[in-house]
Amino acid sequence: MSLATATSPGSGKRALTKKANRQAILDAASKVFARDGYEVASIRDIIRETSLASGTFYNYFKSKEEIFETIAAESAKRFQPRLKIISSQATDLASYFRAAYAAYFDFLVEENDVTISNGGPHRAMIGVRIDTPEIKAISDQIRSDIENVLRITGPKHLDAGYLTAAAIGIARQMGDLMLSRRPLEPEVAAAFASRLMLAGIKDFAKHV
Amino acid sequence: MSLATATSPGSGKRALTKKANRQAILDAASKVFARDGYEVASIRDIIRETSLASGTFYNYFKSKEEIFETIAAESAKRFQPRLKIISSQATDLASYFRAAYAAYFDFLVEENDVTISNGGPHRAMIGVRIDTPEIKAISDQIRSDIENVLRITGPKHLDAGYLTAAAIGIARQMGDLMLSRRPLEPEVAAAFASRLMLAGIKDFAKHV
DNA sequence: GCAGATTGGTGACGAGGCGTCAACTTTCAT
DNA sequence: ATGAAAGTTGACGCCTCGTCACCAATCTGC
Repeated sequence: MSLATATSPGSGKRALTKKANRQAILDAASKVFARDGYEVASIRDIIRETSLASGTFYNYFKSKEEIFETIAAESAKRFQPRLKIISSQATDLASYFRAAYAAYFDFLVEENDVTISNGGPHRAMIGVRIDTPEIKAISDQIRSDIENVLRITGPKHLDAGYLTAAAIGIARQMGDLMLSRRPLEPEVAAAFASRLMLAGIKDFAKHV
Repeated sequence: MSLATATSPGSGKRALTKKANRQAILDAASKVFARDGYEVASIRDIIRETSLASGTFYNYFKSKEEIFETIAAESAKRFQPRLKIISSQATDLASYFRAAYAAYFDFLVEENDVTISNGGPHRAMIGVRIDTPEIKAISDQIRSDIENVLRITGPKHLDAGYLTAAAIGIARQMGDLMLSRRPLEPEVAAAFASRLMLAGIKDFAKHV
């Protein structure tokens, strides 16, 4: 072939197994994290679930932390488009919060067994809190959504940072609780959370 | 001495060094956790900061997790009495939430450098979330406070579990944000958080 | 105060994880 | 077909883990 070969980066056998190996490691990691918990799991545990050698892990990920973040980031990436749609369709605060919370709690239920469910048999007490770029991006988008929608509907001098923090804090903590209850009722949680936020914002609108 | 010796459990030299050793290990752990972050810190790192041998650690704590929880529990124990006072003095929701949030955010500011500030030089991305008995106790007390005060002032069929989760979620997330801002303004955050919660509850009171 | 009992500190040990790297195998390009 | 490049392998040295036999300091009863 002449220069600028037609082969896209992924057609050759080389690139193919590379992709497969990476995915195998990611799958193994998800499995092990879910089974043993993040704390307990070791890189060796992960690589043992594949047919690869220990050294190979380090060709793809720097550390246990990095592979965890990658998994979290991919999860966040799956959520982001839903939020985008909601933010583009929402016209006012009420519709935005209602839809966003519903989307998030539904997402939690969906990913519940796939995502890291802390506390397998070894039930680590110390949980995980991630701050990947993607999760930051989601947080940022929510803030910008809130700012945008406040600019139109809401009161002027409302601290969007705190409001975003509150919205996310509610989502996190209520999400945990929602998942621990049977039956799973993401809609109920979403109704509760959005109502709480909306009432608060309306109140802020009233007197400065 | 006759039976039932007058020596309280702490007078003898034996018990004295025991107490000192335990405290030395706790102090070293606080220091190392703050310096290196919980993830990176090892039991050896901790014990190396004392004049004790590695085996001695295990006479006092089972694991890194346990000593961390002990530290967290002691911190929670320092907070609990403040909350108790607030809950005994508060007559309605407004005064309770306002005071409770203020107490919590003040507490955060106070303990900020003492408590584990995640992310030293090695800035671990994965944070810590603790569930010691004491922290559970605080959470439970808040729930019971909310239930009590709802029984008097608030709407009947409001989900106290979700409301507590929301209150705590707001406190956690806003607390992080508050600490990252300069100047530190715990009162501003407390005003914001309590107003948000109160408005929400009032709204729930209106229509079922 | 002495002797025996007890408590608790010590540090070496085996097991196992960590990240690295030289040797090797497989694919790619010509 | 052949040399270059990429990627895999597993053994290696270092480290931490939790344990345990040993020992020294303290306590107890006389």
